Amino acid sequence: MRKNKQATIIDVASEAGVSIATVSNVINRRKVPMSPETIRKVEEAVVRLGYRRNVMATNLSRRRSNELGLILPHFGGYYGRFAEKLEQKFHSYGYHLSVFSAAGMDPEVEERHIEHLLQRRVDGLVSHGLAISVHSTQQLVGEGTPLVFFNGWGWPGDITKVAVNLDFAKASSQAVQYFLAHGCRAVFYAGRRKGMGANEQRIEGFLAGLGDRAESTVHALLDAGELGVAGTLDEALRVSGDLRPIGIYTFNDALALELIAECHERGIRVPDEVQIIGMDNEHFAKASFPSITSFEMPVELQTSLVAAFLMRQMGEELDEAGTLLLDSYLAQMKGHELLIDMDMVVRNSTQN
Amino acid sequence: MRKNKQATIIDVASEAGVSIATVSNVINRRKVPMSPETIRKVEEAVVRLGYRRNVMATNLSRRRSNELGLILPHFGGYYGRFAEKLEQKFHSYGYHLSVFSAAGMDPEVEERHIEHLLQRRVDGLVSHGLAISVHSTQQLVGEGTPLVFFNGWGWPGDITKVAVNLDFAKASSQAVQYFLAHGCRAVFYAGRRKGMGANEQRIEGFLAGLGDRAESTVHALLDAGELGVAGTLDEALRVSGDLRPIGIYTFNDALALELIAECHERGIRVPDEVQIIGMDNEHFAKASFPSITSFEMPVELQTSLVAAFLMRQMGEELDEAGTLLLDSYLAQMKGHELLIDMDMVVRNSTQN
DNA sequence: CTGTTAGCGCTTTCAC
DNA sequence: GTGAAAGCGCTAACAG
Repeated sequence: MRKNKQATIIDVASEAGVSIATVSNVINRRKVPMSPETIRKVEEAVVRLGYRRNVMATNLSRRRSNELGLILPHFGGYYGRFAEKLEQKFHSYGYHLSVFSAAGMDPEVEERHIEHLLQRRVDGLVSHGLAISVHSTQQLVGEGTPLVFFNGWGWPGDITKVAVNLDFAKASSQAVQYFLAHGCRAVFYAGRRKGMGANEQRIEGFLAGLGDRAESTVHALLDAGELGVAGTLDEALRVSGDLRPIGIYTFNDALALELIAECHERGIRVPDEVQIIGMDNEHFAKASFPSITSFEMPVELQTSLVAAFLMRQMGEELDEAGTLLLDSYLAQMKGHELLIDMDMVVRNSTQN
Repeated sequence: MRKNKQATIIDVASEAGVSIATVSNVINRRKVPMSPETIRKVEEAVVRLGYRRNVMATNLSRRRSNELGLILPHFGGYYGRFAEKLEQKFHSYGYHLSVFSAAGMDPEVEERHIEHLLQRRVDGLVSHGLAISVHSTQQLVGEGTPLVFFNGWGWPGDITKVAVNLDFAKASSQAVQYFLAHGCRAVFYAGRRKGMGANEQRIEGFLAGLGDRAESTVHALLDAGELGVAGTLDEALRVSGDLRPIGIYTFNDALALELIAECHERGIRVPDEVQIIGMDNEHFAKASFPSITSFEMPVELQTSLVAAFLMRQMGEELDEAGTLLLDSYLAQMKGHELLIDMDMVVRNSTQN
């Protein structure tokens, strides 16, 4: 072992009195037959020298990076949890995960990340449906990089194999129906246009939830981004006249919290006059006053599915749990989109 | 270019009609003189072939991974933002960042991550002060891996070069003094023992903030982890008798929010009867009702400092901004700990 | 200015 | 069972 440097496989080989090929064999627990004696000698040498295999050399030699990439809109809230879970899943499949933030969808930043990932020769990629451009996607797919989206809608099937999406539409339907079933005489959706795909899904579901009561029920779609929180509440109150209570379904818990604060400010009682349902089930949803009825993000399930799909696309052997999971969900795919149900968590911002 | 494979430097060389050394030279913009003609030929070949340098080979050859590691308690809130910013900073220095979550300080998980980072031959590491064990730290330092902590207190100087810490103690002092200056007749700190180092800093500052009024002012340290939110409020109310208003300084905004909800529940007015100051300035602090007075986390500054310190420790040339930053802060280090001031954001959970 | 060549540390045939 | 040797793709002296 050269001074002051990490021991290499060569050092281990000479220390153990065997060839480097043999060392490699025992380290990788290859299926080739080896005498227990040799194994012992090598393992001892490894410990004695504090040998640690060099991942760069291994990967270069194997011609695969054993690395996967994840591109997120940012690292906050749900996305952070998503990254954390996914990292764990991939690790259990033997892969390293590199996470990037698209930094507010800046196309230049995104471009840079893709290039970087390609240079690292990532074996696969998962991206939020809105975090990368069509151009980048085509490039990736063209290079043959396995890719799975999560929360991506409207990707043409020819460039996308699979998107694992939360079923915001269904959740939204459920929210409306909950309002209707609990006395709301007017219902609203307070969205954020910048939510884009996710926003559209919610609108679609909101409308679907009204169903044949759409005609007879006062309702409206509000853009909180444009109107502001106060403006959104104003508008909902104006449109509903003296119909009470009203139900407001919001893009996410953050907006729900702001609306509730606005109600407090004006002395409007929640949920007596205004009922509110949020989305994301953030930590504060439970702790605010009143606590916020919301939808839980099934991060565990979603990351499991994302991982399983990517592994399959990469031709990796799935463990039993993964196979079962995949099989059970493969059935309910709509085209290349897979939808995951979300559970509503009823709290005190709605009547119950 | 071999079929179906990424072009290599050899392909580019033959395409451009030069040697691979020359290609390497122009790609790396080395300082060796090269004819413009050669450069052009190579660059054209690169484009034509869609050549992309293989990071694994580059790093193996250079004997450095160009990769840095970050170990966090988890990916939520402040930590997520921290990771995102730090990634950007390091990227601008030409380094890749791999982020890991210690997953609730599980020593086994931590061990695994360290081992993994070492196998990847990371050029340096930054870790939250509580996310890695003394043992791991010694190991890393022993191997000669540059290491900088953030929010780490009480690390012996011989194994730690530098810790870039938020000055929770000073902020806590400030919180108490604010309470005292705004009519509070009893003050409390509601902490979380599991916050450990960060918790101790707050306690220290809280006490210091009382100063010579400690004797004459009713105060107490409460452990919300043990008492629960309701219990914490009970205790504060009990201890303060009919002194009003009281001030409660909380470990973080999440706890502040819970306390506020508890007050609402009981019809206790905030801030008239109970004033509250949180910590972290989470998004919801602004949106809750009443909005929460809190301390802003200077993530931008902290990550800049962390990056600058690590770069210096790695013998990397700092840019001008980095040098200036370092110089200005080097002066105010206490031993190997550097303290960053935090700004209080006054909102409606306190009198003003 | 450009090319030759010896590695970087490990994997993987293919003989022995 | 074990080892010799040919790479993996690139960098960095060192010649020329």
